[in-house]
Amino acid sequence: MEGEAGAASKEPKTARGEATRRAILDAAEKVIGRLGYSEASIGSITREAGVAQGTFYIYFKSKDEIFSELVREMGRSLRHRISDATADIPGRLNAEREGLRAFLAFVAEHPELYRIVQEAQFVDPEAYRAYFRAFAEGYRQGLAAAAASGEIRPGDAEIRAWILMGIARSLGERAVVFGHQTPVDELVETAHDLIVNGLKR
Amino acid sequence: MEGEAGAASKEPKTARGEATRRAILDAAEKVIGRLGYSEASIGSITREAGVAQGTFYIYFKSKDEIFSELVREMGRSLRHRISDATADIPGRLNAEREGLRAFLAFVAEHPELYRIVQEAQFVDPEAYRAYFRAFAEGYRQGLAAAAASGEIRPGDAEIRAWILMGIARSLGERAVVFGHQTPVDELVETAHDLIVNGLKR
DNA sequence: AAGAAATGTGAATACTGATTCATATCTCAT
DNA sequence: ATGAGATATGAATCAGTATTCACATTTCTT
Repeated sequence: MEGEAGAASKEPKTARGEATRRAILDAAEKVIGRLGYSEASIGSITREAGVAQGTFYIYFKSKDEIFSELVREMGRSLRHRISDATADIPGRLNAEREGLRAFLAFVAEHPELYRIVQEAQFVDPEAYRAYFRAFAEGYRQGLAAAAASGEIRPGDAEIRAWILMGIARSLGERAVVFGHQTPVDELVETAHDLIVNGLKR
Repeated sequence: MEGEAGAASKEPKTARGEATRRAILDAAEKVIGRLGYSEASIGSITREAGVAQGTFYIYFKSKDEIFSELVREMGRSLRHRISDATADIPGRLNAEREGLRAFLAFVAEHPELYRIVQEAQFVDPEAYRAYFRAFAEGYRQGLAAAAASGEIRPGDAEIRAWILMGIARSLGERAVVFGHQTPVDELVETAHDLIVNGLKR
């Protein structure tokens, strides 16, 4: 046998190795978030991590691989954060609001992560699609259930899922990429009002 | 004097040159749209255009430069298309619907262009921001006017502009990047209903 | 304390691909 | 029809950087 089933990459065997791997991953997040994938060199990552260049390859097979790992890790923590925030909110529309708030808070705290996911569309399209498919599916189920229970008007849950996802992403981008400083609560308020009541007078 | 004020790049002086430059630009659109910026080499572009590699540098200063030009050109034609489609639609909400329809039709016809704009976020951030600022500002003005005239409920026009923009982008991405095949009219229907009436029963 | 495994080093390698350049060929004004 | 600019060629240059490798050092086991 070589390694575990999915065998991400070369797993460390000691606590020391674990710490080094972690340091490299954190450095990569920081550096790639700041410079973007192609500008970030292995050298800049290992420098940031305080290790030699060769050390990188003890823990990761390639530059692509560490990037994929970053994307997956980020997806996990974001999903976790949102499901925590919405776990015991009663009513789909309320859960929707809290999910949006949690999302915006998360991206404000981790602008690098946001940028990385966006870039994954080009660097690792498969990871990117998986990430959004997972999100869309979550939304879709919630909306379908809410329509069935009569909480919201009937309508195509899958398309609506993409609409809500788009709203969240756009507001996140407005803040992170375009630097607008509106407080999260105000964004959530405006968006939720539109989602619930529409624009019509 | 050297050239015109902004002097994009080396302008051709004859019809022959004009045609070659055009061929290279079209080839770049096709190739970069298919392979992405970093995978697309100058060689692959000139091969597609049917000219020698050196010819590229007669008309463009660098790979970056042709990319920026592509982004600008695309922004122009998309804006043009949308303003044509909404020019004489009475009522903001109706114009909104037709704008969305025009946008989705355009991206369905030019998936490469869509991909290129997205990638501009990393390759040419300034062009990217300019592109969306222009869009957001158009939306914002329309919404502010509609709120003032009482067609829609009052609310922050700028945030709402980003919300509507996000909806359009997300549905475009669903089609182009994720390959879902829903007819444009159905998307427009569902989105417009949500935008006008909200989800609430 | 000794050997083996794990970890760490950083200089050398290897490759890719953007850009340049010396050299044709073409086009148009005269 | 001719010569000066404009356009075209594609092989050579050049730079950047991902990856490898031969050689330390540290840690763990016994």
